[in-house]
Amino acid sequence: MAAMARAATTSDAFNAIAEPQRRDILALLRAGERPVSDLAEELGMSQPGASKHLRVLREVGLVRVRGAGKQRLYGLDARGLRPVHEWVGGFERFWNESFDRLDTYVQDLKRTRQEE
Amino acid sequence: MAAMARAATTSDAFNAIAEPQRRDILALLRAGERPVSDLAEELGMSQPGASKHLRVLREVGLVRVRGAGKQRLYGLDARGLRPVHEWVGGFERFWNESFDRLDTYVQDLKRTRQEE
DNA sequence: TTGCCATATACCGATATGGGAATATGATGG
DNA sequence: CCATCATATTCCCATATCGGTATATGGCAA
Repeated sequence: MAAMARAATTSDAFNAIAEPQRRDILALLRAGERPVSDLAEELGMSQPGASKHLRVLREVGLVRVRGAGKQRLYGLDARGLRPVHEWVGGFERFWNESFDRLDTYVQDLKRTRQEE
Repeated sequence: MAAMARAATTSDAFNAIAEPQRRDILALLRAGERPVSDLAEELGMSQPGASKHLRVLREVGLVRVRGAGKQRLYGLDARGLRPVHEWVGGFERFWNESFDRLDTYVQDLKRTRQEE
């Protein structure tokens, strides 16, 4: 056993939403449950493509499935996004702060130049 | 030119924070600027490892660098996290709602069983 | 059962990634 | 200029990931 390389991924919400298409799927599902082919068509992806992304989302618990006739309806289960929201929220005061700093920095620059 | 495979990544904040170690770096930087080796040691990663993750973070604009003597101080620039927070926030009402649904679902189940 | 529709899997190719080790680049002090 | 400390880059390996195509599986209807 040697290198192991690349840490495990696609196993948590952070990774699941790193994929733009998966974000699109989640966004669409806010409107309600949808069968796979519907999602595929609406998002312009192949049926297998949709299925695969849905699998990832299911494995991390962001969607649930339910059989309905020969279709399978996928529905949103957004609870897994809460920890993400909280983690990112932990930086809220910093992105405002960063703005301020940049602002004063830029203003300082301007002032300095005018004074020259 | 044929397949293209795998969409571009490590080019936006969503991907940058998909890596646990990079999240750790960002979290640490909330306490203030830090030189590379400091981060590496504190987080138990190699110096090249730290440098590489910092590069990604720099490329997506989540950190800024500043030379200080022979060191390079990395500082947080959290502004890029704002869109992420907003995107995830767009699901806030759904993760509460999901809870409710599950709740009523579970209660329905219980009731049904009792009635049998 | 047989066929048909909807979805899931398997397989493949191209490439992105993360980690380790070695090395290059940069800045500083003497 | 030289030696040294701090950091960045390069190479290499193993593997994860995405997309496409082909195929398997599941459910339903006649």
